[in-house]
Amino acid sequence: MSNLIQAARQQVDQLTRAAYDRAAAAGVLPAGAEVNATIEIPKDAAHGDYASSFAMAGAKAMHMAPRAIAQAIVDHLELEGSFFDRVEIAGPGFLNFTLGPKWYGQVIADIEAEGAAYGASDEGRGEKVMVEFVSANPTGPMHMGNARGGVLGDTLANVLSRVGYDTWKEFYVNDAGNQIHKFAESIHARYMQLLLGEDGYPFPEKGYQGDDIRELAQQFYDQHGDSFRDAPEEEWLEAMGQFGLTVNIPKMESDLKKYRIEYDQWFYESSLHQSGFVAETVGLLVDKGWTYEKDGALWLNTTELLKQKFLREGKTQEQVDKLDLKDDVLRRANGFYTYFAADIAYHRNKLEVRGFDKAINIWGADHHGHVARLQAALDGLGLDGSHRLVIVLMQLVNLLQDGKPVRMSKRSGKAIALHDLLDEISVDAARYFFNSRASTSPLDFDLDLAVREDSENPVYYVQYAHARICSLIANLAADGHGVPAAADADLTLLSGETERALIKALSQLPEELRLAARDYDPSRINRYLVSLAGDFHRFYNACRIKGEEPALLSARLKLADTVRLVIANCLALLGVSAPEKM
RNA sequence: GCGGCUGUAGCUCAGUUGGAUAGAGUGUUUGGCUACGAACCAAAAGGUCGGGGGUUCGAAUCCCUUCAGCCGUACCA
Repeated sequence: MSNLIQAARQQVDQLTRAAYDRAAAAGVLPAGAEVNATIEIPKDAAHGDYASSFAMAGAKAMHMAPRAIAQAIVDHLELEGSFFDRVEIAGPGFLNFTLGPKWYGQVIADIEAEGAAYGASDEGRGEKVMVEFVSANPTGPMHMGNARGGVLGDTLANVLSRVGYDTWKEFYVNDAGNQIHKFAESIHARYMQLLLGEDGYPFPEKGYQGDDIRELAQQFYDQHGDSFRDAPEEEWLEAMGQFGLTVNIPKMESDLKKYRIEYDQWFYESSLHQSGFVAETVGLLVDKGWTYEKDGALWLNTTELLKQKFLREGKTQEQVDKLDLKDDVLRRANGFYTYFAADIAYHRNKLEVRGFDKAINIWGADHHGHVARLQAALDGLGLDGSHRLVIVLMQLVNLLQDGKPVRMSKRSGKAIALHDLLDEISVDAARYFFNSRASTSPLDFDLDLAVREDSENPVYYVQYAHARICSLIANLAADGHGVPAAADADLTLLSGETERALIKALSQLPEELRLAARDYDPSRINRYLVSLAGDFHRFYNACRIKGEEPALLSARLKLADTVRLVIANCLALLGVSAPEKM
């Protein structure tokens, strides 16, 4: 599990400190100064590969000019045996370190040794985390927001696994509550309209308008004929709701599978109600004194829970008092538990019953008002929801048509369904596209554009690099040149500008994965891939391989093959294919 | 009101721990295949980092303030 970016960074720190100690011992610099130097990777390659701010940071403590300190450090540096070739003083006093061939060769050897696992680390220390994502209502087809959330959750889970978390993927099926009631009513109305004509039966005002409801009604009719024409309400509610779910849930499963998403578990909300777990959880909150009754309903004192949470998190009393906080109903006057109550129970199940260290949820940003409340409720249960429940808020997908916004609404039936999307563009293109922006940025999606500009999707730029390398390897193999082992190639020959830039890009992967996991931002991998592919294309253009001297040919071929491996590795994390031909 | 997200090149977006001359793609202009894949590469042009103040050696980045856009603020989920 190598991370040569970090290793080199640490070496800069050690070399600098050792040099300071020697300079202090020689009386050139004042001894005992506490220096908190930062070590940067300069944007401009002319500034070396690593830059230490040691001299600037130490100026105050040592009462010396930064450049004089820098000179003393350089005079006492011992680079022998290190990754570095040379050090220069620049600008206000930066110490610019330049990497030597030893480091570049090591990068390629390390990647060869780690193979498909390259980029792995023990950052997660085996912590057990659940990523819950999509969890779309089973009352209708999945839309573009689910398409985005799907890739985000799936890819994030892949990344977390790679950096050492014990990861679990879950879909929460909202098969209970009000919307199922509405769902059944909508199917029923369409069913009655089949029997009595469009005008013969009223459609509920807040019913689901989509054509999929008509199809469900038709299928129900095909199975049951008109036998439900005069059935009592409770009977058709149950029958039609169940019917709709048994059709829709497997459909979601197969749509997601086609989108290359498979879950460890589909967890049913109804199971929490049936087992009495929701009631039990609400009971715990009652016992802990967090609830009260008003107007026949049972309320959670969310206001107080939130205030305590915010004060713990460092907000001042004044700031907290200014907030417009409200309590939540847990059990309605009609005796039914709210979605909020079920959600608290579900997350208690994750954290307490199933023992996940962390629950990570991908939510649409329109649910952000719910985040702190759920965390606070779990705090109230003693489950430390403020830290153990992580909500990744995903900004919504703006649906455009000819560059103009289209309102997305499930009830109006105007949303584009995920399965329709996949009829139009490849899974590769869709998965790459929906992972191309950080979750905090809204994403514009224009289907006309997505279809038309298929070949302009950056995913092809990346896949092209991969295919190009595969083709190159096949071509050279036909000439009798196999890809050598790192130990059998003279990698010091890879000293050109584009070669070194490419190797540095390769070395960056473990760091990218670490940051993607830390920030819950897998879209970093997309950007990394485009940048890596760009470095490869530049190298390929600048350096010939076929026809070069055998030693150079071998070294460059090894480099190209290493790039192939890393690209395939990253595309796998994204769930995108790595084609050998295009 | 209160709260969340966003604001960087014509457009779409990066920008790690506060670092040096703010980057990439796309679009525009101009070059590069008798070549290992031109779905590629090179070059030019393009900026008040929404505005104002503060912190410091140094701010797109941190703090305060202000403006604009989207979203939330249910006995819905």
